[in-house]
Amino acid sequence: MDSLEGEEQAQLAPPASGSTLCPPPYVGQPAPFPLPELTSGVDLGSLFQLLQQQQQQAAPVGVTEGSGSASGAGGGREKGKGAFGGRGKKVGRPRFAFQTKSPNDILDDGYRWRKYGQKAVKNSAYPRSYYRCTHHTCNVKKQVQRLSKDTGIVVTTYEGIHNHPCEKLMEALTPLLKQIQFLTSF
DNA sequence: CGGATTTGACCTGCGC
DNA sequence: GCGCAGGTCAAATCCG
Repeated sequence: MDSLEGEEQAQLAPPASGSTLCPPPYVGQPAPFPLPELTSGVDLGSLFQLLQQQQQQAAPVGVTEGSGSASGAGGGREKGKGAFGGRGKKVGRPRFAFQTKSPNDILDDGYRWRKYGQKAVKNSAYPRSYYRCTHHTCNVKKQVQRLSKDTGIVVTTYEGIHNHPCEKLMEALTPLLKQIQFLTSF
């Protein structure tokens, strides 16, 4: 239901330079947090990393995530406890919400995501997609939903913090690191 | 053949 | 207590 109204509050770091705060057209109801509007040209990978750093510095554990709320739903399914069920508890998982203006639902943020669900949501003509980071030790999830009011805007909600480096970033940095190592070996 | 996606079923929490 | 809405699982399917 009104999952984001009230207790559950996504944490939102200050917008990076260049992005602008915009009114909260959040799934047909007012969002309890400001959403920055980004354009498709924004480097989401670095922006997200910046947000992570700020989040880690600024926020003590357990800021978000009321004990029982939106993300507390689901998680059931005794049957399928094996893969994911061990950690039914979600403690203090920060959430970041972005609005992006893009024709694509999928944003290339540098991480690899596997889709695990899609659901039609109320007050929206478009379904919400659920993704999970494919990294084995990483439990980060994200939800992607296009606004029915403005179909050009995609709302992406990240939940959790990656505990591994961004693959694309590492890919890009590896040759540089090797060069640095080579040069510093003299 | 392995990994990613699709999709229907199931579970839980909340409001009435 | 019931029904609704949201979130997740897992089998089936698709694709490189």
